[in-house]
Amino acid sequence: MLLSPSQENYLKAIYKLQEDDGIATNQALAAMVEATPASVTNMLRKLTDTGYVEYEAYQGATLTSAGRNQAVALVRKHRLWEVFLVDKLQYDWDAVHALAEELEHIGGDELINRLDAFLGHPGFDPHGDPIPNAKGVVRVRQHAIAASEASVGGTFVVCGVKDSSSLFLQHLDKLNIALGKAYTLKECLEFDRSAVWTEQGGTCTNVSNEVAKNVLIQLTD
Amino acid sequence: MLLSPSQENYLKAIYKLQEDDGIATNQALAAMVEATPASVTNMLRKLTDTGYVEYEAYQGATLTSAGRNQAVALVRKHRLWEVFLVDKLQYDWDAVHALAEELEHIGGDELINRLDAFLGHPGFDPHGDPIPNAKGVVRVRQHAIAASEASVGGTFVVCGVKDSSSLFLQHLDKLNIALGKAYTLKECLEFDRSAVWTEQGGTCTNVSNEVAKNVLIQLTD
DNA sequence: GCTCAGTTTTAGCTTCAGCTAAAAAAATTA
DNA sequence: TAATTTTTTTAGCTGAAGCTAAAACTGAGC
Repeated sequence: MLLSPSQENYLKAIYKLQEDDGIATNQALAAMVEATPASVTNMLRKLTDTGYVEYEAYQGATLTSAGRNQAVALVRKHRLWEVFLVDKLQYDWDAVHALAEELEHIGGDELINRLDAFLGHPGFDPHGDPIPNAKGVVRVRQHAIAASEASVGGTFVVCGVKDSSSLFLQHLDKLNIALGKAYTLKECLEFDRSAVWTEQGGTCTNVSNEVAKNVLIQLTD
Repeated sequence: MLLSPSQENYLKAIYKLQEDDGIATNQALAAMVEATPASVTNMLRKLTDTGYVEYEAYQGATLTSAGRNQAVALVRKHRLWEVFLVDKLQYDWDAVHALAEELEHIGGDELINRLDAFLGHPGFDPHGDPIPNAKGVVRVRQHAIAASEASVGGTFVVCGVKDSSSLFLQHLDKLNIALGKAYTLKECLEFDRSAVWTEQGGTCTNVSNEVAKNVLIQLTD
C-alpha cells in the first residue's frame, strides 16, 4: 500500500510519541502534525484500514510492525537528507529540518540507499541522532545522558541534543557549544542551577539548567 | 503567490509546448500532465486568476512573464537534480527523470543555488540540455542539429538528445552512443536511410534514421 | 454557407485532507 | 458518587484536483 506524504507524517508522529511518551494520544498527534484532533481521528481510521496502525476509539494509536517499518524508514530518510544538507550543501544545523521534512517523502529505497552510500554510511545526523540502517535497525546511542545530570569535576563530550528547534540550536551556536566538543563541569551554581563548563583550552561557558537539560553528553573516563 | 506541485507541472508543460510547438492546446496539455482536457480547463482558469497564465476560452494558454519565470526555475531545478543523481549518486541517465520530477518541487532558491554550487555550476544536464542560471537565463545550445542532418564524410560530436525517454536512452546505451563522443558519418544507406558512424578508434555503429533524428550533434570542422 | 468531426467547456460528481461545532466518553475534582 | 472539565468522536462543510457525460464551439471539407 502506498502512503501519501500526509499519511507518512502521521506514522512518523505516532512513532515519535510512542518512543518518547509510550502512548500516542489524539491531542499530542494533532499538535505534532499541525491539525485538529478531529482530523486526526479521521486519519487514524484510514491508517487502521490500511494496516499500519492499531486504533480503538478513545484508546490512542499504536503502530503495527508494517507501520513501524515505514516510520523508521522515514526517520532514516530524514536524517540522511539532513547529513547531505549540512555536509554537502553547507547548511547550518539549525536550518535543515524543514527541508528534510520535504525531501523524506521523495523516492524509495533505491534513492536513499544511494544517498547513504554517497554520504559514506553516516551513523549520526547533524544533531547527533542515530541514523537507522537499510534494514531498519536503529543503533542506540550508548551512555548518553543529559548534561544536567553530570557531576562537578566530571569530563564529557557533547554528543547530541534533545531539542532540535532552530531557536535552541542557534542558542548553542552563540554559546559556542557543538557536537564533539569536550568539557569539564567546573561548578554548579546553587542559585539558578546554572553550570560552568570549561573547554580544554580553558575557555569558560556559563550554561543554564534549561540548556543543560537539552544537551546530551557522554562521560569520558 | 505559492504554487502547488500540480500547478507547477502545468506551468512547465505550457512552457515546453510553447517552446516546441509555439502553442499550448488544451489537449496537448492534458496529455503532458496526464489529466483530462476538462481538468486542464479548470486549472488554466486558476492559473489565470493567479496571474501566471493568459488564457481565453478555446484559444489555448500562454505564460505571463511571471509564469515563464516559474517555469524556467523549475527546468533549472529539474536539470540540476538530474546532474546530482547521475554525477553523485551514479544513476544511469535513463533513470533520473521521474526522481527529478519529484525533487524539483522541493524547497526554494536557497536550496537550488546551494545545489548548483555543490555541483560546480554545471552548464548541461545528463541529456545535454542546458541548465538555466540563477537569473533564469537559458544558454542556447550553439550549432546543434539533428544527426540525421549531417552529410557523408562529416565529423561531429554528440551533444544531446531530443527524446529523453528511458526506452530511447537505453537504446543509445546499447549502441554505445554517449554524450561527448566523436564520430565520422561514413555512409548513408539509401534503402532505409540508416547511417554508418565510425568512432576515432575505427568502431562502426549502424544508426537508424529514427535514432539519428533524435540525437543532437555539433559538427567539428 | 452548411455539415460534421474534433476540441473545449460546462455541470455535476468523487476523493483526500483538512476544518468547525456539537455530542459523547473519559478523567478529574469536589 | 456527582459534577465538571477535558478529550475524543461525530456530523456536516470546504477546497484542491481530478473525473465523466453532455453541451457548445471551431474549423475543414463539400
